[in-house]
Amino acid sequence: MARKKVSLAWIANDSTRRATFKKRRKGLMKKASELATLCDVRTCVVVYGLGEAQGKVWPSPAEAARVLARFKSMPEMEQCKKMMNQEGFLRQRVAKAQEQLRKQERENRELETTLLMYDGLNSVAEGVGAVGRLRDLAIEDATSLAWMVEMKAKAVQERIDILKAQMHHTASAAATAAASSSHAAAVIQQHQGPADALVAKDKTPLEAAMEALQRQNWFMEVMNPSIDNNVLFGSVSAQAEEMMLMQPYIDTTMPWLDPYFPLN
Amino acid sequence: MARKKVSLAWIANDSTRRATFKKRRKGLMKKASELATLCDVRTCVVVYGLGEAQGKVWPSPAEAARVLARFKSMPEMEQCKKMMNQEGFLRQRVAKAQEQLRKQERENRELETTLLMYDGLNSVAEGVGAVGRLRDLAIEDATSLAWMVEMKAKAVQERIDILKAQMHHTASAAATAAASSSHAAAVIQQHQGPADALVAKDKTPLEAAMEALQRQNWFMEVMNPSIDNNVLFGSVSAQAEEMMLMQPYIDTTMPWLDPYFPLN
DNA sequence: AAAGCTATTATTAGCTT
DNA sequence: TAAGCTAATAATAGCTT
Repeated sequence: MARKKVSLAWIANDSTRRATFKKRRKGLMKKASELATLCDVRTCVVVYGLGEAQGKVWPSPAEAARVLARFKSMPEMEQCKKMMNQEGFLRQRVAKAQEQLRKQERENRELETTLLMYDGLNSVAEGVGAVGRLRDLAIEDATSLAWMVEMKAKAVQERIDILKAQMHHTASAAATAAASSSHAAAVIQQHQGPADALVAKDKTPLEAAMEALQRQNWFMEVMNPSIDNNVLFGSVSAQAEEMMLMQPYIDTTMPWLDPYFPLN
Repeated sequence: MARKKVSLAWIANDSTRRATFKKRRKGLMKKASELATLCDVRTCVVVYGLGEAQGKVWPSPAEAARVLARFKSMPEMEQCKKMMNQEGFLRQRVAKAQEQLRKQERENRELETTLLMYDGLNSVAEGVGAVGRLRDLAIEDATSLAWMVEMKAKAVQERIDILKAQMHHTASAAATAAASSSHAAAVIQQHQGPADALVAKDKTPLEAAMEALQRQNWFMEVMNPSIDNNVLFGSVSAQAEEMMLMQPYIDTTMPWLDPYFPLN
């Protein structure tokens, strides 16, 4: 654990292995000692090493024997439940590494998708056909993008609903209520007039949201989804599976991801 | 080992102790596993914990029993030699801490003395009576200062001797030889003329060195004494002992530390 | 209680002496 | 070979969830 990340495998070099052995056995014994002191538990450690005729034991051979005897007196099944052997450790290690990998991949995916969304929004803002930019996307990226935009749109819609409800419940002027309700509400009101304009029926919620997003960056503050997206983000190999996964997103909710859907 | 340095004592708080126990037992087992993998040695660890009816063992109860049996088959004396118990650990720990303390105290002493020396030199340079400044020194500080100045003076004298020998062995001009012999030599030559002037018999080597030091700071580069000074720097309690320790420094080598010795 | 996070402390790999 | 030194990695104490 120093100067270089050590790979957990047998150390081939003789003197290096000897040095590591001495250092680490000492460290192990110290850890056992600390555990016993801090938690007042019965512990023993025995290490036989590198051609030594006899091992080193902690805290004493007699205590170790007592501890061991106590353990051996348990039924075999009970022993196995708590037993942690080399294989168990490796399995645990692999599982943990895989979990970390999944986590990282998910995060990367999310960041990439965010970038995609910004790019798409810029296209619209610059008058460039969004279809042209989006056409080159891999199907997985498109799916992720669709998912993310939908989530953002949903968040915006929810905010709008809350805002509407608040305005209807307030007897005084709508503008005053909206301005004082929250930061996000204030921003919307400032740039787009009364919130009712956002939900006019000639625009879908998504379209309204996209327009709003084009003008500002405050939407990242609106929400932090943290929804489990294992299925959506898992890599897909077969075309059939792709279509099945895509189905609910393309056909029912997001027609604008269809290349033939008229965006402009 | 985090957020706060933990004191190695039994943890009174129940939930804290339980949490620490679980974390540290896991860590201990991992260390044992790594030791076995890295060095291919036979090892076993058993920990009984916190009201659990049975302990956790690594790598397996059977192996642990074998390892333990092997250990118990040794003669008692041999076992004890390699045995590391709680007391042994604590002794080791205390010894190490004391060693570090001694080291640190020595270093502090050296730094303080260096400051004293600078101060004394400045007094001389400013025309203030050095005796006035030095009179307030504790006897221990005076001793340290005397020792340090003597060491520095010796270093300077040795350099001068080397330089002299080189000059005498060179047939060409002494100045040329001195200038090319070393950095320190070059500095001396530049500021004081031919090195012979330094050892003129009307100045003691110490006086000559002090004068040189007053003009420059290069002397720290001359040498790194690293001489064992346990005796000199140890705190002294009895007056008689003090005098005995001081004797060789005040009476034979360093008359200038005597308050009645005429420095100016 | 258990699992997860990170600011800190502890351990140690590769060197140097 | 062994002992000591750092720059790095690993473990984990005190929190939060």
